[in-house]
Amino acid sequence: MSSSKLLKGSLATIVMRLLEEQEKMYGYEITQKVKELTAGEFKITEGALYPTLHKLEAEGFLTTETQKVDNRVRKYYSLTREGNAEAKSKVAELEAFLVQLQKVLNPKPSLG
Amino acid sequence: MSSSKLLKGSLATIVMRLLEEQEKMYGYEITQKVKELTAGEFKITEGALYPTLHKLEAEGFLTTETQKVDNRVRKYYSLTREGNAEAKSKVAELEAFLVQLQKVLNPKPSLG
DNA sequence: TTCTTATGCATAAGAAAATTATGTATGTTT
DNA sequence: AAACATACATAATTTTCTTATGCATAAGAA
Repeated sequence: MSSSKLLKGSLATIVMRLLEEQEKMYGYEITQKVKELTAGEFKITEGALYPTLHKLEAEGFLTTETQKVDNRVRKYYSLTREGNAEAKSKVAELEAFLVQLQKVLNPKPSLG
Repeated sequence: MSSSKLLKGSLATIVMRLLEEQEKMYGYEITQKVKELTAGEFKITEGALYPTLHKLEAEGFLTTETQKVDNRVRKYYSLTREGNAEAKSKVAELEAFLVQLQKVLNPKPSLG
């Protein structure tokens, strides 16, 4: 992600969240989708994305199938059943984290 | 931070945000304040905090003064003038980041 | 009175997760 | 022909944590 070094550790969650929305996606497509959703603010680098995808696959959360389109190979990723559960879990964890973070960034002024 | 490995990269921002609210704080106090604000959800470890404080000081964003209280030394940190500007900048950057992150986590369903 | 917990600082080794650089290959646009 | 886009992948390095360790004082529990 180029938008600074923020949120290291959330890339896997982002990927799985996108795969909840869309049955199957390939790596390059993911980078473009994130770029599109954030109006160019997040730029996922391949050096971060591919190792993440490989790890999630190794953990059994994603499966792959390759397709050849216009003579170029695309490797499509989909959530497995466990991946689906993990996606919900990771997203919930991230959202809970964001709630707490807001409390630190915008603490309620003490009453009285 | 113990609440998982999320949000690496935001600790410096959190520290500076707290110092915007409170003139001067010492390390241990910062860990307790964050714990308090997040109802125990974030636990900042010393191994993360002290190097961060030292780095911010080296960069000229924080100054220190030590005080002895009950025979124990406290090292108080305060924002410098540049630190004040940097704090605003870092917080704004993090908040902008969170806005974009929300767009990825909760994309608006396509119309039509 | 001894052990544990709390307060308070600090550093070092290791792990996790990025960035940056590089490599291969094809297709499209200038 | 050169540049840019599509599409994958890996390696070296950097950043930023976690975990472990160390020192020291104070307070509370056993």
